[in-house]
Amino acid sequence: MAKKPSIPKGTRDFSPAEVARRNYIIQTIKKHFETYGFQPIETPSFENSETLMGKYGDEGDRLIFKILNSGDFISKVDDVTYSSKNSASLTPKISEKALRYDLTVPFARYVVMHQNEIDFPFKRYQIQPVWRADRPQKGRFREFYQCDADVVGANSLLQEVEFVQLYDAVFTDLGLNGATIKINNRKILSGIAEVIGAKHLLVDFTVALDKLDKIGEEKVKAEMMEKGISEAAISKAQPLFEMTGTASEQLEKLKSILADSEVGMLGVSELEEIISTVDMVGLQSTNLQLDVTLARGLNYYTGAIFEVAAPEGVKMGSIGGGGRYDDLTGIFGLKDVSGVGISFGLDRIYLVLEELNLFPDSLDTSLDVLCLNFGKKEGTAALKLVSGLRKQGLRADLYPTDTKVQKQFKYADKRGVPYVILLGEQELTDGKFVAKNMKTGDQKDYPLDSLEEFVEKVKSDF
RNA sequence: GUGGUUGUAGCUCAGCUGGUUAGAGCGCUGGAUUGUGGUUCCAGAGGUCGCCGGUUCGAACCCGGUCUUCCACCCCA
Repeated sequence: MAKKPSIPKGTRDFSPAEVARRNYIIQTIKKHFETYGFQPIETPSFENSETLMGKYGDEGDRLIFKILNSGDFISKVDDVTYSSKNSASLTPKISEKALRYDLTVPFARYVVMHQNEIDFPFKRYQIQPVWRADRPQKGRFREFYQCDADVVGANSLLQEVEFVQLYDAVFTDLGLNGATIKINNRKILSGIAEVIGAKHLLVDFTVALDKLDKIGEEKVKAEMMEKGISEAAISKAQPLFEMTGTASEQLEKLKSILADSEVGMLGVSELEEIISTVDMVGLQSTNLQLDVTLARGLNYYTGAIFEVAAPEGVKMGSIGGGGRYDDLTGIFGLKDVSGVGISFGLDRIYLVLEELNLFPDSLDTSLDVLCLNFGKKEGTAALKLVSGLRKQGLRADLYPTDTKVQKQFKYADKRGVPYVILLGEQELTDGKFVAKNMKTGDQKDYPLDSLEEFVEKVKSDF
């Protein structure tokens, strides 16, 4: 007996109902990407290892899925490396390719390779799966989709404002009210690190600060000290732990802390401009919130950083994130191209919409009309009828065999078909068909030679 | 990568300190009902108790390993 089949940890199969719901989210996001002028591209699911390695920090490198070389790759490894049993030195010799870890780095690679064909500023969007060798949890998978939109070759802060609006447009359209778009600026974090004299420990400082609302002030300070940040430096940063009030009040506080830091003041003025412009254009259903503790791990951000939190009460990590990176293409040899972008976490948005019951009911309908089968002669006539309905744009199907009517009805019920058509011997001689509304139970006759009235009736129910 | 947690019918779960033939609800199949589903009634099918090994006269239950689930770290969508 064959062993029960299984799929790898952190991966999933999607049923027809799940795919319908995922497509609904994707279509919504895509629609808004396109109305904002973004163009789609796609890149390969795997890249050369050197394209990906070292771009996400040590922790990121660990989470990249490596692909073994083809052929007899082990025989080509020298004995010293092989017997050392050291993964770090052995891996590059047996693996030269890796699954993409996100869409931003492959995009940077794309921009550099195609720089002569691209018209800048270039606005691209990309909706594809990415893979991470992470340990799965709820809302955390080893294969998941990112929906990214980025602009390269434009320095204007209006881009940042547009991305906030784009987040707002998508979440409003999905009916997800009350999501919070958190914003910060990497320059402010650099400025703070500079002012407190911990410039070289910027990453450690920001990673610790990021946990403030999760583990509290004391533990954050303890972690900073553990990373080698002095007590004096931490006490200089004390005002950061007391950031309350409106965005403009917080910005005023930051100005006084960062007065001596050129980069810090630049960050403050950038944020000020973005926030006041967003204020002017207004948001529909999301809130923009300044959060100086927002850090985000990825090393390549240099300006604004975004993160989207699900509405209050939903326990879920961030459902989107992004920011500005001034030199991402620099690592591939193209200098002075500034980029800014955001990402939607499809799989997490799915879980949030499901938890809040926000998927439209219409997604459950995969077939508008099922025509029952009463035998050979009737079936042939029914097929003609079904073809006519399909030409009018209805999703219509004929039950393939003339089994018991009861059984055919049960099937229609389970598929959630709103209309069932009965076309038997009597109807055929009368030149009509009977349509039953499965929700109300009403039945009505329609002429076989003119389908418009019935088609209109079905379409009006959408 | 570290620590913990979970796994019994298609699904949700019972199953006593280890003791004959492992249960329920829902779902499924058939019938009541040869042109009417979603309600009702009757009958039936469906399990190597995640997998491998150990302890024991005897293991769903105890022990070890492994895979999986979820959780806390790490990190992140």
